[in-house]
Amino acid sequence: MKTPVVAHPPRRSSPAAPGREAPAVQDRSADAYRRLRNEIVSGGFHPNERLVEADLALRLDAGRTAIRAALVRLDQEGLVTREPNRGARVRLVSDREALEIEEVRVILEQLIVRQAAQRVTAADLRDLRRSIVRMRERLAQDDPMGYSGLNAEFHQRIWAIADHGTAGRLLANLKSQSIRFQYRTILRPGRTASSLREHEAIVEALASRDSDASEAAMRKHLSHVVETLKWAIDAQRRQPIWLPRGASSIASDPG
Amino acid sequence: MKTPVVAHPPRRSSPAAPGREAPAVQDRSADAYRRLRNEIVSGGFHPNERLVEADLALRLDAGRTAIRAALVRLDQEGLVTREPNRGARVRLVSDREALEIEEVRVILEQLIVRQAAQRVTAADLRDLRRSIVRMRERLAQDDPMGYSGLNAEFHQRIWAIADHGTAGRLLANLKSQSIRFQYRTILRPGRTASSLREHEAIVEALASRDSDASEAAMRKHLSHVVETLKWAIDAQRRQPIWLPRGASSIASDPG
DNA sequence: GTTCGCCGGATTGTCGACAATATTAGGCAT
DNA sequence: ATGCCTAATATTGTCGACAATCCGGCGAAC
Repeated sequence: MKTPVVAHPPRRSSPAAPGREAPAVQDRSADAYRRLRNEIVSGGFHPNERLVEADLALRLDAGRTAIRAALVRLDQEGLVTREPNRGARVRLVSDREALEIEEVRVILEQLIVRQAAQRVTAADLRDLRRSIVRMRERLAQDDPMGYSGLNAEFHQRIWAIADHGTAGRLLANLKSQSIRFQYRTILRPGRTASSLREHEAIVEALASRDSDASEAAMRKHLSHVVETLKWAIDAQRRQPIWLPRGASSIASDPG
Repeated sequence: MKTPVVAHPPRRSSPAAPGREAPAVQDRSADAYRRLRNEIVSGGFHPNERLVEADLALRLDAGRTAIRAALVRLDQEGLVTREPNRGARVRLVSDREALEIEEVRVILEQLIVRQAAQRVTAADLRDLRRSIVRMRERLAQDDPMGYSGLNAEFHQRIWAIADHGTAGRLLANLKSQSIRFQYRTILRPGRTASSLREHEAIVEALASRDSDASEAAMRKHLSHVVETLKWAIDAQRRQPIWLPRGASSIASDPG
């Protein structure tokens, strides 16, 4: 125990080999976390379903210790709730909360797109336009699910351009919490087509490197998203629908 | 093991006794978390200091298990970083990150004050004005530290009025991450006086229940806060306050 | 003198067992 | 049948021990 009183400087900045990413030979804990998280956000559990540690350990082929750590993380992340001595369940986000989350998302995306407008490169624009093309294909094939996935990717691309770590982290987190609502919003007739047009407008605004215009385009887009969310909540109040287990993984990376 | 396939409804809504809050006879884990968190945000550790589990267990009189859980939580919360097999250290937020955090805080506070303007009650306004009075006292006594505490309380009061759980949680989290920078900003000469005037403007805008005016007042206030933060960062770059040795490697933004 | 490999101490990661607590089931009186 | 008390079970919380890994020093080879 010779812990120095002064602060340690960071030991090594990067592990040399540029090709490898994360070998992680012994990291059952992080792995269990990733897989459990994925199962939750992709709808592998019912809302409010109990998460028994022993069961999960069996199901994910991990020790109870790893599961426990994963649950703690997911709790802090807002994906599950843990009551002392009573275990964990997947957190059910209420309608009101979903709207709150979307409100926050709106302003964060505005902040981000504004910053992206000042940093966007020609290569970035090329990628964005490619995304648009692929979305147009999905629209033509009448594949709203596929479109939804590309939509998430589109927004994430903008986060990457903005390079705003803090806002990006928060957005990814919020998104995963409210992902359950996303399935319903894409069912609105005609929504996909107008969404595509709005995305195009965002790209054009970014191309002009005009922060104000970009923010305006994003705001317009997201105001429609909020509207659609309200519609979806209302529709589901009238006629609840249940989603199949293990729907396609639109999972966003925890970052 | 007869786990039902359908989702469980929440078992009990409230535990009857309205007077009690959280007895928690057996919750060493949460307790360790609270205390460790407190020590970190109140500056009980140096930035980037190593957090050895065994030491903390001794220091906080808790088992290593509890410490471990607490570290996982604090990691997810952004207060410590944990590298596999290399332990945890208190996270050092870079200058750039501090500005990012403040950017996000600005827009979240705007969202919140806007909502607060629509919900504020007469009692709330009375409380806010009391806060102002106390702040004025501190200013008169030339007690910037005490003022800073009241300042935090003032903003939290507004969060409570807005009753926006999501935004409030995020703000609390961000605040704790950047708390280390706060004590430098209050050192700027004359800042306290103008801060007080800006707070008064916010209260008056809230009193008129005008969302736009409230947001504008808040924006004006926070723009000055950002400006002060930039000044503080710059000042500390010219003349570092603590940082005993090897400071240059830690002080600059690693990425 | 430098680089490499190996060893020993320090620290983290994981497992199994057990204690603490909650939840269910059963019995019994009403 | 209903409600209450107690036993049995299910599940979580904690501890201790051990394996895995990292860190630093030391000596040999070049």
